[in-house]
Amino acid sequence: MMSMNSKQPFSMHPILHEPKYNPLHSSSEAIRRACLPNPSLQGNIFAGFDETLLQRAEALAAVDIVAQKSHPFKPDATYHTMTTMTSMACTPNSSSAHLHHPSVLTSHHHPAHHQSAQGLDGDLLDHLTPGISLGGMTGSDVCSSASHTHAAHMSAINHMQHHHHHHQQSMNMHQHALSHSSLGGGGLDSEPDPRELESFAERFKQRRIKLGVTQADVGSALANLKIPGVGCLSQSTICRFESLTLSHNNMVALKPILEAWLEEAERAQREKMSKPEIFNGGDKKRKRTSIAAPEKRSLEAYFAVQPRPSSEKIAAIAEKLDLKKNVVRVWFCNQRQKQKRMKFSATH
DNA sequence: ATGCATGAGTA
DNA sequence: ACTCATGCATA
Repeated sequence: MMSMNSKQPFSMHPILHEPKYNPLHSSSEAIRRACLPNPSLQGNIFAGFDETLLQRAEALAAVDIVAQKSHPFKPDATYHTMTTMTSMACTPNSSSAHLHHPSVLTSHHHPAHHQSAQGLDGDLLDHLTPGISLGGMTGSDVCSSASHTHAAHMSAINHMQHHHHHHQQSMNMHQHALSHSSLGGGGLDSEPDPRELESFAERFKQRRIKLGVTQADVGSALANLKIPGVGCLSQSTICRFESLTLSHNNMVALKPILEAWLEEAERAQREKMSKPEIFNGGDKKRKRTSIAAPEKRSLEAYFAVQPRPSSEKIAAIAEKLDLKKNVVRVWFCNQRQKQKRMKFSATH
């Protein structure tokens, strides 16, 4: 149980920048940025209406709460149960791959589009409602069984690794990167065509299920493909890929990888499908902060008014809602990311 | 399937 | 301090 630390000897590629994708879809970044360089406006607005806006937003949220349902308690709080300093490593199942790689796909932007965030009344609570289209779209999914039944499916891709992990407190490893696709005439990559991605995602899911492999299995199996710069991925990511709830860029980057896995898995299945292996182990957990519904509504109201609150603003909100500032900050970041996800973005 | 969080790379 | 890709934990 030494430390097989995270950073792998992998991160050495100078600077690959190749960020352009078809402007088929747009993102709100352009607008977002256009608004950034105008802090004075924000400042003035808040200087004069700060309280008003906050109160209005809160009042709205409050009304909404009553209208909907009442929560007897507020589970809230940030209970961090990371008692031990031994945190976890990569995935509970595989430890081998944590490649590190400067995200090549993190650069690029497309112009246009944005979300409407003005109507405090209906709009706000409306467009922020999660889970509807996401959860509903999958009529015949198999994700529910994503975390148990592995032994069975594993046979297909029998090289799945397990491991053990131990880490230092906040040591966390993430692997970023993956290759992106280039276009423009090269002929090596795929085109950032939303329709293509959409159909691929669906076919992928179907074939994956046919193989009897869970999303989690796919994630860990990716490391076995030995694709430079590609390690394992989590069930979350596979799930998001299948449901198109990733950024367009991310989808484009992941597609070739998952495609490669699919072929390999199907090949392996044909070749040999008789390998019973079982095992598995899991260990410690980490607690997740849970923001109570009332607070969440307030945050949504604030978000509608100002998606990018200043640090001070965040602090104020955090205090009013009795949440840690960092929690509020992260909430806003995640909220912004949500709006950029393929499914909800301008492309559709 | 999705909420809250981390971390690298940037601006 | 933010974005973006990802992940753990959880509903």
